[in-house]
Amino acid sequence: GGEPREGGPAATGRGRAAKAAPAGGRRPGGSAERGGEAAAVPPLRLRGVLSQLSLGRRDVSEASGLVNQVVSHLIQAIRGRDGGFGSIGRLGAGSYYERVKISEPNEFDIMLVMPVTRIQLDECDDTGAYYYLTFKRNPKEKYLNRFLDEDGKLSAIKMRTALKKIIKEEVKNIKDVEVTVKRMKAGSPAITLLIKKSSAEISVDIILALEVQQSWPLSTQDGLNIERWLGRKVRRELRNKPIYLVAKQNKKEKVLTGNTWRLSFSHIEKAMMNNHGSIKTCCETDGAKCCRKDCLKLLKYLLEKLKMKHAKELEKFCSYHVKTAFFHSCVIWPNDTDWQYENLEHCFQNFLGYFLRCLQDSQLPHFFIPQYNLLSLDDKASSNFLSRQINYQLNNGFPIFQQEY
DNA sequence: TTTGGCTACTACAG
DNA sequence: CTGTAGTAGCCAAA
Repeated sequence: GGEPREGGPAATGRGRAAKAAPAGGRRPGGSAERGGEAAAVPPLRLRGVLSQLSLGRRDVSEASGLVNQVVSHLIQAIRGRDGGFGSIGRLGAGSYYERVKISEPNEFDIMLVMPVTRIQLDECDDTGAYYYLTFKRNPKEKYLNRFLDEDGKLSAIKMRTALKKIIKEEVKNIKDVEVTVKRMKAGSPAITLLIKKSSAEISVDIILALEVQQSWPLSTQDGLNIERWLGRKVRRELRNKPIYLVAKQNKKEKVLTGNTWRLSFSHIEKAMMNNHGSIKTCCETDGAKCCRKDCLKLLKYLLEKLKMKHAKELEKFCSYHVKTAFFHSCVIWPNDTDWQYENLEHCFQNFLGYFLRCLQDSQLPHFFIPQYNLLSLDDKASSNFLSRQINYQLNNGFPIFQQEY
């Protein structure tokens, strides 16, 4: 386990120098500090990288305009039809809405939320994340009857298929925007839309989620260990929020019915991300600024870059691994003073160090479901590979941040 | 009851 | 600093 360490490289002034000047062959193979001169350089570098990762205003404006137009249209249409999705609502999720999206606003996650009352969750394996859903009595929501399978289980496949059918028909009716529906990836909870933009494409993941206002299942009991970071009260408040279930197939299902649902904590993740300080005023205009989100963005970027370079070897890794490690790090280093804006380098190194230990131990517990390990031992080779790549980058001043692909 | 519009607020880019 | 997007809470119209 990591101890919070104080201090760090002598804090220099703000990294005002903006655009990352490529670190032209500085201290090859050197360690973090070497003399007073070297200590002054890294802050400028990571701040420079970060400034390149921030989303441009014009891009955001254009992208959000298109996405909102398309999503509003779809929700109207879905509600209007008698397809069983009458009371659907919208919830922005994922990195764009958590304000940690990097590089371009080209990926959006939208949850379409269906309120449901009184549902029974039955674990379908030992992860504690996947469930079969049945109704204790006839659902109050009669229209859900059409999505029950022969065992009386609520069928994720039937619901997702029905929703996709509506969406496929309806995207044709959206004026002035070119939208296509991607072929569904097996087992993925998302229906992916592609919106043609002037230059590039925006992908919008539409995720059907059931919202159930009932206590969280047993597997989450020891998760969300945020007491030392956000406090007991906040934990209790968060656990009073509803649970969400997304239509996600469990590949390890014993009898393949395809009708499994997976817990989703997107709403809680978003709440924590947007209220991430141990002190309430963290990052507010009159409060102290921290570098938590910056560290998260940097590791996301590092993984993205490495995945571009080693697609095959790193296919098992996704940004959720990074996000999960991030939340654990927030618990390990719970104080805002552990993440001072001026100490970005040091904080990022600590964060990376924790992530490396996870890889080495093949141990990254789901933040809300501790028994669910996101780094299976079967993927030990991948973990070792990623661990070596990150170590190399760490020891060489992150050359990959400067490389183009 | 549900909905959508209005307002006030925050985060963030520039 | 200003301007924009997202969000929550409130209220009135459908």
